[in-house]
Amino acid sequence: MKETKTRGAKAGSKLGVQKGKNASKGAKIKRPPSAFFVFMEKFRVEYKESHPNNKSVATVGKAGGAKWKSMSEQEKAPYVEKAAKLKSDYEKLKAGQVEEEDAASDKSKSEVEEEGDNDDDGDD
DNA sequence: TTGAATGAAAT
DNA sequence: ATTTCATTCAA
Repeated sequence: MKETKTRGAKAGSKLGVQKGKNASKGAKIKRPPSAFFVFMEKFRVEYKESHPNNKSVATVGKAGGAKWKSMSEQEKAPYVEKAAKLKSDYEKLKAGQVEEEDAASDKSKSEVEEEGDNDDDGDD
């Protein structure tokens, strides 16, 4: 079952790209990037240089994924190692990220966790 | 199954 | 201004 698509519903991302309300925290805790992402960071730049005409993430995403599979473990090794370190670091950061008090904004309403396979979210 | 980076294009 | 497009991997 490949849920790689992740797009049966709006599940892909909640997309919170507006603004960080609290600048103080700044560094919010994110999931550790996988080896693929570590590799991709470099790949994206290289790809852009090789293909300045290309446009979006989808293209380099595919190209990156294709290349990733093309790489041998030894080639992936440094990325995997880096990912492992990032993961380790993440756990450390996460340990300090325990405080999550809504200082200013209080979400009084408890968000009901809509989960899983609802193709259609009736949020109305 | 979600979310992580990404950045232009589409809505 | 928000969502989409796609990739893989870890939680």
